[in-house]
Amino acid sequence: MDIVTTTSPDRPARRDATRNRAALIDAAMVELRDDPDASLDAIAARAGLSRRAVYGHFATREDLVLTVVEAGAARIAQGIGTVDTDDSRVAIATIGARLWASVSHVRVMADLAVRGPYRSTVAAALAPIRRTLRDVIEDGVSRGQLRRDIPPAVVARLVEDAALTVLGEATRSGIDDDHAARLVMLAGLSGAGLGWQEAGLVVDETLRNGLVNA
Amino acid sequence: MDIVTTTSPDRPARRDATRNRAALIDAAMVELRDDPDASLDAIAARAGLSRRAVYGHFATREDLVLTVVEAGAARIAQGIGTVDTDDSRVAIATIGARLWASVSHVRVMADLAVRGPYRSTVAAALAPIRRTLRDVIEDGVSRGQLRRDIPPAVVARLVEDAALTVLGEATRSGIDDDHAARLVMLAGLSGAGLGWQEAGLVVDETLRNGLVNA
DNA sequence: ATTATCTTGCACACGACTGTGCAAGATCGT
DNA sequence: ACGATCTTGCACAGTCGTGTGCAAGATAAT
Repeated sequence: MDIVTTTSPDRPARRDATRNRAALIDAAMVELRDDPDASLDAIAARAGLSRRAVYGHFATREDLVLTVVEAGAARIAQGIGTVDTDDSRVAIATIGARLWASVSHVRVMADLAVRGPYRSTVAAALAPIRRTLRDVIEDGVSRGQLRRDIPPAVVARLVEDAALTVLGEATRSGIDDDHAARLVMLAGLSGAGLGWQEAGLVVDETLRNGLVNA
Repeated sequence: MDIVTTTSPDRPARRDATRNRAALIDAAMVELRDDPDASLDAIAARAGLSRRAVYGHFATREDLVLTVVEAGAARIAQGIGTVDTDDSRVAIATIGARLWASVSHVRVMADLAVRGPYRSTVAAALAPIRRTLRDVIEDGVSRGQLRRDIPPAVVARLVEDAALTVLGEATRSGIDDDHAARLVMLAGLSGAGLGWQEAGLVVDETLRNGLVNA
């Protein structure tokens, strides 16, 4: 009946317990993506557990969602890592490609960020990632590589949303990974103000340099 | 206690009744934009009425929401009207500018389209508008005016989402109408694959031709 | 001023969800 | 095989939302 803490239990947790905990977080991701107000019943059922068992791992429903959000943000941030280039356009393309590698996590966060009582929580968790993107863009503007007609903050949003839109379309249509990653890169660069031909060149260069899998 | 029908009451409705009905729809728009699951209590309160009074105008909560959705879609479609030009880029810019004129309605619909049990309903109501945009884009692609690197259907989504993103940012920051309309046009054209300089030229041309207020 | 038309306030039934207690059963660790 | 650790199932309290009935009050129309 004790809550299995995520940090350091007094005594090591049982193996099935940790497995079930992970299954719950996983199930919550899937379920919350469809419906941010999904019931604990639905989440527990998907994890193959009873609703009652959830309270053995998380104090409240909010506690579970918070865990999902933080885990998701962490995995996205880790998936992006650091981008080592002077060309902000290449950086944007690289981030886009790496984003595709974390699609499932990204989409959950994106949906949760829009609505529900967790908007602010999710926004806070995503703040570091957004800061990275914004830094890249501001840098690109000051170097004359990116558009000057729209404020950098708004450009950051445009890049973000364009990538998310394509992320959604790509998962929906089920195209292959290479094609999807390319689409995400192209969309992000469009938001950044590049014409589609130029964006294509940047994507090619990015792929050639092997920065994506750094 | 009878429900005031929107089409043709047996006998004309009382003046305050129709006013209250409009107030309810208005309040629902505002409230649903913040929270698609807003309670009838919250909506009625904003309209200056009691929850019980709502049932004098709408049979169920769903009936009210449906009315809001259809009214919103109709006003947006009417706001866009028809665009008379052979240049699909100018057409996109024009639509963007006119979209700004219907911001409040557009944003409600956009938020409702994302989540909640009304996704499909809203999608159906918006279908004609989306078809217009898609036709413009497919036409533009076949004339060599628009990008060929991304499927037209996805491009349509990109244009739509870019415009909505800027619509949100513009309302949030409260800039003036001319500036906002320009941003919306630029964002839409970016999604369509234009570079930001070229997009600027198209916007200037569109404004010069006076197509926006046709 | 009188009638028909709303609106209100309260009552209630109903459903969906959260969070908790407890006993019995299943599973793991050793 | 034994004890500690999960999990289950059920019962229950509490909250919040919808939809309805009804009597009393407010407002508009003529």
